[in-house]
Amino acid sequence: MTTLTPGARRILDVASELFYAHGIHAVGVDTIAAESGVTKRTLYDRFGSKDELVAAYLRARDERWRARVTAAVEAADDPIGRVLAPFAVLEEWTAESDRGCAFVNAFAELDDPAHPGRAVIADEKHWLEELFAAELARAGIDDADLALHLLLLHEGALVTYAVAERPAALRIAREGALRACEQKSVPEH
Amino acid sequence: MTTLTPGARRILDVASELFYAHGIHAVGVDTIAAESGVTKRTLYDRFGSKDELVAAYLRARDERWRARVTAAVEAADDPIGRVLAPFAVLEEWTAESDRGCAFVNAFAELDDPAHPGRAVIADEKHWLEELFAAELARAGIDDADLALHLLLLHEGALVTYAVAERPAALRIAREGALRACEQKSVPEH
DNA sequence: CTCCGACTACACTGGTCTGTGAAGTCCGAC
DNA sequence: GTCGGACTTCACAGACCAGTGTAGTCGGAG
Repeated sequence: MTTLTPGARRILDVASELFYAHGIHAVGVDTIAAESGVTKRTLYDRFGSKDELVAAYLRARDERWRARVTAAVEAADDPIGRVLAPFAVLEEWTAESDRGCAFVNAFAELDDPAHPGRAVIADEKHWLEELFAAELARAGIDDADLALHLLLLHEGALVTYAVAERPAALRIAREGALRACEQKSVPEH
Repeated sequence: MTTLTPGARRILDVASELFYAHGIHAVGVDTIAAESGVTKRTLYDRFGSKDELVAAYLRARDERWRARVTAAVEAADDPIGRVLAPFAVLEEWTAESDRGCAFVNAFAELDDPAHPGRAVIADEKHWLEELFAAELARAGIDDADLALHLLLLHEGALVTYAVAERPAALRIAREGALRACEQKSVPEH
């Protein structure tokens, strides 16, 4: 990734925290600049516009999250453990936060499909579906729909956990994902 | 429901459309008043504050959606059809809109748990889970976790459809829900 | 010694935000 | 015929919005 100047790094860190905690439209650039110990001039010199800062926020978050998921996949012992690793990450991650999925939340605020952040959001979901597909193939499970089914359980768990305040959603999703994999790996008829 | 004055009715209709299409923070009360052919004075006389208008928007939307789901449940022929009716509504509904779930979107923007809209949001999800539970019981399926599992598939399909732009998510969710019900209604071991 | 890039300081534009105050019109019910 | 509720008009407050212009500081690399 492109190396950031110290000021830009701080701006991005502060923006990430505030955008996630309060929403994108609810946080002004003045606040971000002040909180970063930087002038607004610097913010605009580094990022060009608020929209681009938002896109940079989403890219940075996506990068961190992919690294975490990838590490969990690699750390798993068996092929099924690898497939289900994102669900384990989800359970760790929800313990730290109750504001839901940053990408879903950003989608809610970015109504213009041409906004530079929208591509990052869609990519994040597609990457996870492809990761499921790749790990299912590796586990010898061949089902064209299963990767999407797992994505759906994952996203459903995240939104249900946060929005409906149902912590049990995480367990149900993991168990459901495991059952779906077992069903496909050992067909009975 | 409380009867609204003609002005209030128009304000609520306009607010519903604009809040859903562009987000809550992105739409100002001036715009809503102007678009409703009403003065801002009237808006504040009827709703008291923007936060209360937001809550009224969510309540109205919740009411319409429950009516639609309830009608679909009642129209279904068999017990399993009743359980899966919300998935049929989802497929109809997504054909009309690509901005995702209004309640999830509102959650993204309402960071204060004490906001009057937050209770409406959580209730909407709980109501659906309870509907699933009631219809599962009626179908003679006894599984403590299945209602939540179905909620999860439902929410996952909605977010995946909109955010990831994966229309197939709707079919996968319906099929997954059906399979989960069959598995529980006819246990093999 | 000079140039460049990171950054500061700060005023300023033009617009939008939620919310209020005061005065007045119109209409139907009692 | 008067009273109340729905609604209008419009000015106003005070904060906040994204974004720019100008001028200048500082340190390191060539």
